[in-house]
Amino acid sequence: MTKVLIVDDEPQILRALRINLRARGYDVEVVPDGTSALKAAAAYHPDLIVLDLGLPDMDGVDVIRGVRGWTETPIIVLSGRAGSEDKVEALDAGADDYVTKPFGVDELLARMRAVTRRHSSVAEVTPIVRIGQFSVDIASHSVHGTDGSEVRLTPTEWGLLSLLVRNPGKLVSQRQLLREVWGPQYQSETNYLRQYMAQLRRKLEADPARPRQLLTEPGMGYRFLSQD
Amino acid sequence: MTKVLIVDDEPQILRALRINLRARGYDVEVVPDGTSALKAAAAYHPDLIVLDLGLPDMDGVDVIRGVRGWTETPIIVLSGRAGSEDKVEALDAGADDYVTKPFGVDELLARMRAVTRRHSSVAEVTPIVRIGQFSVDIASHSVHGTDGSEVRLTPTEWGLLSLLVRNPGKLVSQRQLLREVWGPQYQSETNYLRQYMAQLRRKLEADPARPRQLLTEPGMGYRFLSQD
DNA sequence: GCCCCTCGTCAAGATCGCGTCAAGAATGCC
DNA sequence: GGCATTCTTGACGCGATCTTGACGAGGGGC
Repeated sequence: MTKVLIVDDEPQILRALRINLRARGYDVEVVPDGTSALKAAAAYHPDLIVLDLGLPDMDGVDVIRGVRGWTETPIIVLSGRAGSEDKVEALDAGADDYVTKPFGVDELLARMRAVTRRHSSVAEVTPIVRIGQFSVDIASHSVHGTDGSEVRLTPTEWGLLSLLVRNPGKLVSQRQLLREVWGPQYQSETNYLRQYMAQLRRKLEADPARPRQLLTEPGMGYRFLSQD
Repeated sequence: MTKVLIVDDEPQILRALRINLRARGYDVEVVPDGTSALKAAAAYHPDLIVLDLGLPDMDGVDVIRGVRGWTETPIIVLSGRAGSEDKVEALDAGADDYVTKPFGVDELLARMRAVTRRHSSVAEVTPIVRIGQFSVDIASHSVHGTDGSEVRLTPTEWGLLSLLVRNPGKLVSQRQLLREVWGPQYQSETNYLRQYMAQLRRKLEADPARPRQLLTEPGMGYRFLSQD
């Protein structure tokens, strides 16, 4: 049974989530603030954490950092503000995905499934992933088509693709992509991302204009969706 | 032939080991202190290191750390002290096995066989590969043409080729090639790679200007592609 | 409904990395 | 000591890659 830790200070949200998730077969634990969230994460070892950024006692981003200090447990962030600044910050701190309030329970459930699937599949090395009709072999740094043809990627293209593929299902922020592929001083050169994501889609996606696996999350970042 | 580097400051032990190991068919190099051990490890690329912990110039454990910084070459530690404290420390630093002085040569030889077997069983699956019209025998260090002619490779050429061949289909980064063939301080001398890859292609590829098996991955490294 | 921001796309120029040639320095062999 | 082999180092042209700028389309906020 999947264990979920919910961190939120609004009683009605807690109540709604607890009922809905229990009905779906989740094992649910709820806490109202950051301090008890960190404690509960350590004591309860949840498989997934749903975290509201607006907590009474501490900044939600610091809760993420505290959890990430010792575990990779997936974290889905809830945010009341539609403004993207804090959400980007949360993703950079290590959150896996985010949902803006007000949200439909179905949406949250879908993201929970996506994120837990990603986490369980990471354990099994995932040396080869499929994009469209191509297989990407992370270990040997090569991409082959089903017909045996070979796709050549430049170093930058490869850096970008491998970062996304190593985090399947996770929304990776623009900042993190730029930081890890180009370096810390390039964190605002979003045009690089547009340029190279377009190149990757041209080389890998069946219909580059309508990407199915190399997805854009407007204002946030990019996401690789594994097909299965 | 297995190359062994022996690090010890006692002349009689050095002498005994050199004679015994040479008689058993090992290629033996000896050095008397930690500084020259690190140098020799980089220059000589032994298949195995036998290291006395009591050295005149530096702590033996630091020698282990120095070697482990850039290679997985197996290390067997010799120590006069039977106490387990330094033994644990040495193993933690990356030593593979441990022999307490005084020891029988037979015991050391047994441990050497065990350790090299464990280490080589990983890669020693492809003893003979074909490049163009030549067959490369990794085990016996020789290259023959289909017509029986023999191709001579220099030590450096051989080091480069064997590293690539032991990773068939995999991209080997420039840094790794430089580190394992020339040593850790050469990691940015990419012109060496250009030089020697050209020489290998001249000697082995049918059309050196259009290599089919010794491939360049621009900006990243080189790759050996086995033919079939 | 209008405006602004972000994304996808295209097209250039600048830069980098590779292959190649060549020559001096080190090393080992006779 | 002399010779041959091997290793090191430098330079150069060319092509691929990266960088940079500009423009239209679409979506969300006001």
